[in-house]
Amino acid sequence: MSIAIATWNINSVRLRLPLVEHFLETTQPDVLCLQETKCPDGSFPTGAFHRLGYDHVAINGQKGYHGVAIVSKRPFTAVDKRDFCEKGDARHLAVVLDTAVGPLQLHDFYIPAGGDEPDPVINDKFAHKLAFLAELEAWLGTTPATMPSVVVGDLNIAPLADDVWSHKALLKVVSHTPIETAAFEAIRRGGGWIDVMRRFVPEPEKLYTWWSYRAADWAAADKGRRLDHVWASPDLDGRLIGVEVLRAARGWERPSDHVPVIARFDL
DNA sequence: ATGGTAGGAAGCCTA
Repeated sequence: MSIAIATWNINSVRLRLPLVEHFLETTQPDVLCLQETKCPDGSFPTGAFHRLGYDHVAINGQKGYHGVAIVSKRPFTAVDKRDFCEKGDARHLAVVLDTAVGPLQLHDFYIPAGGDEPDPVINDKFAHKLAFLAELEAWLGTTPATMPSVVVGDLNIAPLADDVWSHKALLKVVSHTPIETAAFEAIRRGGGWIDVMRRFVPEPEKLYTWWSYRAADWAAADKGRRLDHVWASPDLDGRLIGVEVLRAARGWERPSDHVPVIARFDL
């Protein structure tokens, strides 16, 4: 028995609902975790997901900004939302899924992007990003998870040199600064989390999930970053089947600037 | 070295 878990920053779930439907029809993941739904809970297109067989829908949305959602063919037994930094931002959602080997905790994150200036003294958004990471470290980065767990989402950090098109050019660019990448790896290692994407696509192969809208030809320039991630708790080490990055989705009509990542587990 | 695009909301913010 295998379970496929997908993550996708959709940049407005209502505007891109046809793309989401196409993705679900063609890829058929068991679970899809969305970020940047930009949709209040009352306006979330729950019915469209039900019609595609995703009967179980958990949402943590807000008006205009951020927003995360988890849609699933399999039932949840618990839903949790954590208000990081007590700002009222909709940036986290967790569910517990039933699997063949028992409950699996699944976290969906949308970590703050952090603005343009990588200095927390003059840039409140970067200070917020660092505070979010500190809170995340205290929560998920100190001891291994108490049940088999998966963390996915737009973590807005490209931690490794080959997670960006140019390590040197991006060292002072928010998402790849040493303070962010060090915090990211400290959290991951502290919790014993496996970087599932890099298990299957090790460095030095380049691996991206995001390409800026501000490029005349995103594919030709290929100046991508790996901002979207899949982590697994150490007890899932023997149950990792594979990972797919759906690069083609960046070329779809009116695309998100992020593409779906699908991870498969023997569960 | 700069500025480029996109979405939502409502006449700017975030990314």
